[in-house]
Amino acid sequence: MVTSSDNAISSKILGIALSFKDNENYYISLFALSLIENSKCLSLELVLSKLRPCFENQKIIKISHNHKFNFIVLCRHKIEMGGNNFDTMIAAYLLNPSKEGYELKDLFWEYLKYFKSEEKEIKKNVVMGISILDACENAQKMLKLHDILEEKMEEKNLISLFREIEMPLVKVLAEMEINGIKVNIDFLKLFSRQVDTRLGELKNTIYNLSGTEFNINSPKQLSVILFERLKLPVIKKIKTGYSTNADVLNTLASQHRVVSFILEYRELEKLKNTYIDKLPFLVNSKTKRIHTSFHQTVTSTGRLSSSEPNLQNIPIRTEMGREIRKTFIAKEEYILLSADYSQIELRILAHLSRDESLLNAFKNDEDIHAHTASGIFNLDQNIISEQMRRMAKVINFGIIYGMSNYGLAANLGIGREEAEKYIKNYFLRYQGVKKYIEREKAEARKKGYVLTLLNRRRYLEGINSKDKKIREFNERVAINAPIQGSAADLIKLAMVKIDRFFKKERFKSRLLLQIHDELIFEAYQPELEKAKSIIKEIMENSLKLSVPIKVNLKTGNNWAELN
DNA sequence: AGCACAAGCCC
DNA sequence: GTACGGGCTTGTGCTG
Repeated sequence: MVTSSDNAISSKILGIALSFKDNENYYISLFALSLIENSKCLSLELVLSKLRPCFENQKIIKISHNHKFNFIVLCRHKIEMGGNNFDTMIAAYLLNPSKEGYELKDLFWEYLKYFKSEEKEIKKNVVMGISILDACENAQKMLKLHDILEEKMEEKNLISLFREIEMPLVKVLAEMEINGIKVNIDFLKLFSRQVDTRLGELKNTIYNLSGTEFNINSPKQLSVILFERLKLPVIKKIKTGYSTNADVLNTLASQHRVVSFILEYRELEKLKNTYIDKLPFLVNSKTKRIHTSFHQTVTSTGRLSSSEPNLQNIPIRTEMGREIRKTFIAKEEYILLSADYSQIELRILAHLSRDESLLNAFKNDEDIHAHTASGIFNLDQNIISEQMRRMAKVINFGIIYGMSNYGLAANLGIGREEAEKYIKNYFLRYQGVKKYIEREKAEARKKGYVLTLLNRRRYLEGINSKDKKIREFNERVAINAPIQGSAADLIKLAMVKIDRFFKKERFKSRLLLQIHDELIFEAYQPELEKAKSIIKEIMENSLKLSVPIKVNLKTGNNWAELN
């Protein structure tokens, strides 16, 4: 969301927009729908009302550097922005998604070669107020930038990804942010007190067992206690000394009673500071809901990210963590509905690699981890133990991430030779995957980039680096980016289509969250059955893969019930 | 105040 | 000598 506080942002904003006629096309450059506090000459309402016909006109191309922001502001003023939109930030992102940021002044520099000294002026003007002359100049730069970005996207076959997915998605994300999700604050407050009590107990226990008081939150002080005072063995060294992370503590747990209390303390501190005590402050007092921000130009793979708060990392792994999910609820007459892709990245791997064994496993709807286990342990699938299946699961994920035998050994707590053997067996079973990995790496070396199913690009500057560490990192990315990125393509496309369906049917049900391979809706009870079937249908069929795509649906009155 | 770092939450 | 892809937020401890 644009603002987490209740300050009426509208009163601080002036919109300045200029339109041009050019070869039968109308352009409107929304350059300064941003903060201009000092200006006294115009009111936002007046400007917007004059511009309403432009915003709504389908023929006019609306160019701006942050369309999501514009959608949100215009939504407050009950103005619908029609199609034919061009977001320069998103265009620049598609051209190279690995950049640190996409500030307009940097794009002016990169694509228009305006001198940096001029860019300072632009920034100053936006903050201090903007003259008509400056606005004209900036609007012209925007038009020029638009032309160049569009041309470059054409060269790289990015137009359909841009027009059919990323631009329509902007409005979907804006509406998700505006929707927000309802929370039960009383529940959190109660929970906070319980956690506090337990944390107090743990603190005392830890001090007693250590024989001294210290700041448990300080890894530095903790490592003095563990490795000097208690003389526990060092498991792992880090830049600044000895590691005290959860892996290390789990290894040390059998050696001293204090360790497991520290682990529990850490878990509760994390939950309390990051979620339990934080979420109440992020509830909007008008809507009584939490409005996250979704970012469309952050990740280098095409995924979304979420912040303030991040609603893509709400705990699920531990029992205590899952409690936090109970705080997210549906409003009256509605129910939460989740739709998650089953093993989507492995299915995409099957599709991209065309590996016969992997394809068949999915076509036959087999338990994929058990299937892999039967390959790496050379055993019949129906005698695979839970332990073997767990190990196979680590390998299945490891392959997607480009894991080495060293990493696998560390993760499974086994020897290098054993890990090596499993990997060898894996590629014996899945020979097509082996070839696929080599194909992607070769492609990256030759072209300097890799592609997803829908042509999303990821450049790999270091793929031919002399530095082994850099080169190998780039190779892992070359394997992972097409898989992770294609999954992102798929769910984004599904989101756009689902939104279109909801609009067409005038549904009251709303999309609230996206968590990479999962969508969470607030479904209007009378629409539930229809929503469920259409969501499943769209998600499973937006892209045609050579394996079936499977989506699981769940409903509940709170998020914890969606598991 | 701003930074790097370690840590830990998610897919 | 060797660390698995992609994110965000927290607290500590140092520097300015």
